[in-house]
Amino acid sequence: MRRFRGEAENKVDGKGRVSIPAPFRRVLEEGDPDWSDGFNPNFVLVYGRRNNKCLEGYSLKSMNDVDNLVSRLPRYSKEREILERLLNSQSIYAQVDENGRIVLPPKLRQLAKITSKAMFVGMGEKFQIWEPDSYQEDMELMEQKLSENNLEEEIYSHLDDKEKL
Amino acid sequence: MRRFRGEAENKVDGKGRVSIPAPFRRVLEEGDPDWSDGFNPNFVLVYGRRNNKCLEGYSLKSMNDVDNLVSRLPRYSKEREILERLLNSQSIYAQVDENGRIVLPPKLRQLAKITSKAMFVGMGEKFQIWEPDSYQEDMELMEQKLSENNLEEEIYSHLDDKEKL
DNA sequence: TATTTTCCCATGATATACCTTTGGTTGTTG
DNA sequence: CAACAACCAAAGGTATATCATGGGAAAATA
Repeated sequence: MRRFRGEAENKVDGKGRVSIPAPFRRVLEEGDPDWSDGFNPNFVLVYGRRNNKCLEGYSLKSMNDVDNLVSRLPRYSKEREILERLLNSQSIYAQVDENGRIVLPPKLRQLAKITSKAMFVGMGEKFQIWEPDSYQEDMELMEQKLSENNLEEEIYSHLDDKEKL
Repeated sequence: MRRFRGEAENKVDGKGRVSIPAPFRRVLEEGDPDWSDGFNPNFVLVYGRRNNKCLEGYSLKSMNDVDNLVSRLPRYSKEREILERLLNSQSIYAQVDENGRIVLPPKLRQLAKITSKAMFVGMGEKFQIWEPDSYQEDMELMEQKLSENNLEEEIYSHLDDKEKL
């Protein structure tokens, strides 16, 4: 299964339209069970995460994976109700149009402070949409934290697989 | 599984096209599950590592191994989100063309300061792409550090496998 | 009717596919 | 053993397709 990779900064026009980066579209197509050549994939936009600083896009398949994890929690448990609220009420279906664009509703643009440009960021099984300056800030903050305590090696150590084999 | 071995310096033309050394192509073919004779392998280029001084190429299989390790971390955990950002946003899919070349996007060339030549360096499960002079510098610095403290023997001692047997 | 939203078409820039040339190595044949 | 043919890797050029983006008409909504 292909993953969301790379970054792309695209323009947002007066009508709120943005191009989804072409490589991301390929992933969305692959992740939509109903998609077939010549048609436009559906996907899910979540806007309640990361303190509303960015939006997150999921292919239908990967959103389904997340939903299934929630479904494993005990019905009516506090945790499940909260997660269901966060993931379901704070998300919408979106459809890519003929030209590979979507319309970002005004509400979502306001939340992420997106005006004339949007930064698309590949995160593997999902992607994020940021206001470009906020993204750069977030990235620099992360890199700073990693370098100042020499955490880079530590973070990669989570990938050490000796105990799992 | 074949590994990336050796060095090769190839020209980069105005469009950013470079030939992938033929032996490296054999490894990429072997590491692409969808590859079959007569077709061109896909692979992954990572540009966020080693302080952006070089690019790194992974076969789909070995990148997949890394991705799977990340997927074992709890979804939405801080560690996982950081790793996904580092590994996914700072990488792209690339495809070898009919003639055994790839195009290096301008952004990646700038990061690694690559202009007219590129040095390909085998690193086993991955390979690196350097601006030739930067590579020589990096290599000399490493060798110098090793020799001035007589660390060569020490570094090889890490390969001691007695505890594993 | 005024305003927003959806659909459709147009365009310039860029990236991809295709074809050609060059040089080196191998190996075949007279 | 020399000459030639066949092959393959690297590198260069041109044509075609795709992508991001802009604008306008039609449809829907208020």
